[in-house]
Amino acid sequence: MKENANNFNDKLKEKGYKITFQRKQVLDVIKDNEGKHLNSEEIYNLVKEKSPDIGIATVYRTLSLLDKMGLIYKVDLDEGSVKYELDRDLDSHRHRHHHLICLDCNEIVEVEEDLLDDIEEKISAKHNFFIKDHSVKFYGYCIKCRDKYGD
Amino acid sequence: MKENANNFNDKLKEKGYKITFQRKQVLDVIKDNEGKHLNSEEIYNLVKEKSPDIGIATVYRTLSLLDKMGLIYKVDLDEGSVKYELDRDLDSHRHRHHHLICLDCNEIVEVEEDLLDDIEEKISAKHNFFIKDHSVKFYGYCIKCRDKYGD
DNA sequence: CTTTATGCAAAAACTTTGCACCGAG
DNA sequence: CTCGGTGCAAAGTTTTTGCATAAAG
Repeated sequence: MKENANNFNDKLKEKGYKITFQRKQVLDVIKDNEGKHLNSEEIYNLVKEKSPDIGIATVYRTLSLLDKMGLIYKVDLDEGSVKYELDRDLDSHRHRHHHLICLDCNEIVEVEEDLLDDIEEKISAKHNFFIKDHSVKFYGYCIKCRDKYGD
Repeated sequence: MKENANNFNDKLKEKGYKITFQRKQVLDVIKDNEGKHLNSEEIYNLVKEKSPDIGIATVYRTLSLLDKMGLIYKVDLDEGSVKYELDRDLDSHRHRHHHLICLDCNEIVEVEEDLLDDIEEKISAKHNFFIKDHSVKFYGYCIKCRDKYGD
C-alpha cells in the first residue's frame, strides 16, 4: 500500500526533476479528487485555494509533466474539453479504464472492466500493430436521463 | 450506390439549410481525402486552392454543421489535435470504426471491425447505461516503427 | 553555486462571434 | 424580396513561451 507521493518523489528524482511545493500541490488536488475528472482551470482554482500565488502556467507545466511521467491521464472528451485523472495503478501498467459519457447530463462514469484483450489480439494480428494502450469511450444515456425520455 | 452529395443536399434541405457553393467545397475536400483525417486548417487550405476567397470562419461553421448533421465525424486525437473524417455509412447508423494510432510516427490506421457488441452488452447491463455510440483508439506501434526498435 | 522551476505577462494556436453585404430560394 | 450564409476582423478560449527571479539540490 505505497503512497503515490513517494512514487511521485522517486519518479521525479529518477528523471532529474526537482521536487517542488507546487508540483506536490497539483498532484494532491488530483489525488483528492479521484474520479472527478477535473480540467486545468478547476485544478488551477483548487490549487490556488491553498497556494494563491501559483500561476496557471505552472499548473499547465506540471500537468504536462505528470502526464509525460504517466502519473495522470489526459482524458479528451471529444467536446473540446480536456480533463485529467489519476492513474491508480502505476506499477502494473494496466490499461486505463473505460468511460461512459452521458449525452444528456454529461456525467462521466468509469468502468473498470477491461474486456478488450480478445479484440486487441485480433486487431494486433490482423493489422500488424503492437498495442500498448487504448482509450474507449461509450456515448449514450445514463439511467437517470433515460428515464426522462420514457421508453 | 448513392452519391453522398445527394444525401448532403437532401439533408440540408430537410433541415432548412441552404445549399451553398462553400458548403459543397468543404464536403468535397473531405470526400476527396477519405481516410486522411484532415484538420480544420488543412481543410481550409485545400478549399482555398479552388476557392481562394473562402474564409476560415465559413470552414469552421461548415464543419460544425456537417458534424451536427452526422455527415462527418470529429476525431479527437488526445494530442490536442482535432481531425475530421467522412461518415461512410450514413444510412445504417453503424458505429464509427476504430483507430490505431502509432505513438512513433503518428500514423492513423482505421479498423473496420467493430467487435464491441459483447462488451457493450455487458456494460449496458451492469451499469444501466444505454449505449448509442463509442469511440475506440488503440495506441501502439505500427510494424514500420516497431522494426526500428528491433525486438 | 548551478540549474531547474516559477510567476507574470505576452504570445500563440485555435475557434467563435458581430456585422455589413451577398446570394439561395 | 427575405432570410440565412459569407467574409472579414475582432474577440474569445485555452495553452505555451520568454524572461527575470526564486528555490532545489
